[in-house]
Amino acid sequence: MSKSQINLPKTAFSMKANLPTREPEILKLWQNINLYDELRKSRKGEEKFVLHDGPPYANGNIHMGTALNKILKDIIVRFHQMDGKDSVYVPGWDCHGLPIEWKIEEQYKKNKKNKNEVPIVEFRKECRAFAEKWIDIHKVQFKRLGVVGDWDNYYSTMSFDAEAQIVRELGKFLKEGSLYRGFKPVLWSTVEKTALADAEVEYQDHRSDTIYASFSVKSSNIKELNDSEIVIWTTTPWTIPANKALAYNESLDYLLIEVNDDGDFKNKKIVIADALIDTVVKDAKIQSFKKLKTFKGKDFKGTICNHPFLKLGYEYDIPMLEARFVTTEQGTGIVHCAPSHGPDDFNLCMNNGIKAIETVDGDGRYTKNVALFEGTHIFKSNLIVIEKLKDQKKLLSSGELVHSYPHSWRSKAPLVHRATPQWFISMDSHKLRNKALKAIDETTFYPSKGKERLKSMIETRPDWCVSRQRVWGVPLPIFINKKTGEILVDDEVFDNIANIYEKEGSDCWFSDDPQKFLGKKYKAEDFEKLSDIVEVWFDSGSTHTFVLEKRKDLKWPASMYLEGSDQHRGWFHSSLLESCGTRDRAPFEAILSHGFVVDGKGLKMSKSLGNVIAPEDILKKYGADILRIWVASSNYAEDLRIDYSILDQHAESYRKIRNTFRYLLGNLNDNFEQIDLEKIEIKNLPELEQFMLHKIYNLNSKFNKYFKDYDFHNLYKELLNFCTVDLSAFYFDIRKDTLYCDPINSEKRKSTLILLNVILNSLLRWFAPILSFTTEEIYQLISKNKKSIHLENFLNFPEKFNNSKLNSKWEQLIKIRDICNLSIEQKRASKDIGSSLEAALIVKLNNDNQKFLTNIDLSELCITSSVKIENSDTNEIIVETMKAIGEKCPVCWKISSAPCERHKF
RNA sequence: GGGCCGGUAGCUCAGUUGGUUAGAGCACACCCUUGAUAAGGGUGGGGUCGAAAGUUCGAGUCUUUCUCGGCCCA
Repeated sequence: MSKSQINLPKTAFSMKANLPTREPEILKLWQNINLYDELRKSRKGEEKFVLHDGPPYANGNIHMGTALNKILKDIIVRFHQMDGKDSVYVPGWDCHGLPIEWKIEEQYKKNKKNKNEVPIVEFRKECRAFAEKWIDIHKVQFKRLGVVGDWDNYYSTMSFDAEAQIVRELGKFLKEGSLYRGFKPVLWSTVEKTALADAEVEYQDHRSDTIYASFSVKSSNIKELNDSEIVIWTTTPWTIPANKALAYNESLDYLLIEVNDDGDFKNKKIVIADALIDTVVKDAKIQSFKKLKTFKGKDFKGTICNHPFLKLGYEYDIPMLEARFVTTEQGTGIVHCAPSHGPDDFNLCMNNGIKAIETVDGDGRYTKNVALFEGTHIFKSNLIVIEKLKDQKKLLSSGELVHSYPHSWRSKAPLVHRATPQWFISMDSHKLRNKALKAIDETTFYPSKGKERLKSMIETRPDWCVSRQRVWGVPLPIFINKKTGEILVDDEVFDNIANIYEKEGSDCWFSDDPQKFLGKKYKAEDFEKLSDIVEVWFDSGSTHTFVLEKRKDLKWPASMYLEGSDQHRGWFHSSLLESCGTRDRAPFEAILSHGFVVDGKGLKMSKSLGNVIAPEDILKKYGADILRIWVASSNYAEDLRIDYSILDQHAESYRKIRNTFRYLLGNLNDNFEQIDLEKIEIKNLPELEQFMLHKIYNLNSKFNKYFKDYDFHNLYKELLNFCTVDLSAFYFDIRKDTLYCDPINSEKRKSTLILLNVILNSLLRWFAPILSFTTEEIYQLISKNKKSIHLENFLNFPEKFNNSKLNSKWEQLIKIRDICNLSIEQKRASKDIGSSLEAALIVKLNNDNQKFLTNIDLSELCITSSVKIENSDTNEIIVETMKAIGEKCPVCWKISSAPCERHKF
């Protein structure tokens, strides 16, 4: 009988979420209502927010890092959309490059097919098909995470218009003159006459000739060094003719010694690192020597040497340069540098203005650039070099060494580093570096430390090498005049090539008559057509040109680029350079970078550690909304930890949130009413409701502040705390009595319902960008005609909700409530009472504290049957809990000696 | 090996310009409730702030070294 008198909650919203099966249904709904198109329509003409998607590589299943990245992007895109902007997201893919070539070659190997017998165009078609396959797979996986975007009109770096635009962009650098031909060492096989990628190299033992050779000091700030010899050690004597510099480490100690032994070095002074003196003395069989001086590496600064072949015509300065790669593991602590024959050497020399030149041709023979050795094969040169060093009295000692050395995995032939013609974009010839640094200053970074990271990279990076000797990519659109050796720079030709690519793609570069690209103005026989391709970072660095600029629904520059922190050297970097080189500013207004996904202990995920979690596993076990909570609640400025115990905890929080919604829906009986916030007559509401409106106002202010800073983990924490602390443990608990036991038409109950509607509406929108599935599930339940929660805006809360005076009063009341709870708990522990309704409180307050109780029913706040206020002299609040005496009302369960006022029979 | 970033309760995070016994939510323990019920309420126990040294009247907060971890480079 009593049950029929009370209004118990009733809702179709189940306590159990069952996200893994429910979410795909919501995805179908979004598809059916064309959510993406609706989103665009709903914000037509509004300010745009464009988060430009950094294209993932179209290869292999997504991992946690990709999932994190896409979810974070989606959360931000949705936030801006609900903030009233036209927040457009166009996903894209990076498609060219070695890893895909690699996969296709692997397939060839399985099928015993020889890559060299397959026409390039055929091979490229297979690469294209491979990338297309993975784009399709990725699309399904990304959508499942809840990511909303223009999936039907995605962009890719291999689309014809992209390939065409990449040519146009390169044309700009060529025309400007900042794209130049230089030489750079790559691993080269003189047998196959080709460059090899790192992955094509295997390391095997190899017997090398070793030498200790000496360079006489020409001038130095250390006066004792004049007329002394700097000793180096190398396993490639044939690179001595290509030597351009010596490298030392500024933090090492060096030693000047005088050799007393008979021979070429008798009474000569030589320099060696202190730590290596014993090995050198042993290797060179030095019997007797004298230590003259010890000094720090940094003192070498400014020292210039002569080439050991000075007298044979090698009349140029050999500067000594500071380099960290110099160690005391082997050798002498001073390293000889041939920029054409080693990456370290190349970079060091490049940074010091010494460019690599072509010293060795494709067959392995010295070019005309190397005096005395032109035409000699490098593998036959060691002995000649050793002989000449000996003649010049510059050979301290020679020997042999068996060590691990790179070999071609096909021919098994030993490889060499050989400077090959490459194409570079100069960092400084047209002030690209300065432009980029200025652009960084004009960019907002989240977190701010990203700015310094990118800046220091740009400050020190060498020229950008944009050519690759591969086939799966955009061909470098370069013709070289056979007679003059000049690069053909003509807009008409670039445009012609671009227009051809736009129609048929870039495959034709490799198959069609070169005349097709040159047009009528030039004769094909006068030109050499390059067969290099553009490195893929230039591809992705150009996405802003063929996506942001080309599409009418987007804008240039992008509002934001958002990627993992490794992209400071990747996409952020290449996009910045490409854009500054062609458009004098960054293609983004802001950069948000996030850390890496690591396991629960902070270790990186790896197969060998067995700590890898795949997004798929999480979706199956928890659902996307839990994963989205994990993203929102983690601090992306650092690395993000994840394991099943962490996910379990977030799943618990999710339940709390879900039950908060369930309470709201239940007490509203799923009859949501949209309340006009401006029209709420605040003064007619009970104080508790006024206080809750203030809380909502306050929370919204924090929400906006955190959103502005993209500080989602604090934002989520505020929302969660509101659900647990302010709603579940406070407001909901107190108002159960009113909702269940007051008459339907009572003013107090109606006021409560107003609040429930407002809270439901607010929470739904606040949570929508994060819990995009669950909020949609609720929205579908309560809004009969409208399409999707994601088409709504955040609410504006009227200033009149803000009431700090009321807030301070209620903070005091909550303090009194806490003290009451402590007192009740004592009686509960002593088994005198159970439920708080079995308690009758006596609260002793002085006059000041009693003022807080004006218009307040403390028994309602404390959920007790009664509260008796007594006067006290002290500021201390004293609460005594008595067992309530009398009859328990069968309806509201309050105990009193008099019949229940509200529920008389 | 180098550069950069980071290490606050079991977990996710707060800790303003160095200043009283270091906070929140979750988890955990105990109790209550059985009209949010595979829910809800109350109370409580957990950190000396990665380690050490230093500066200071005083350091989680500044300096140095070490250690562990991550990213990039070699």
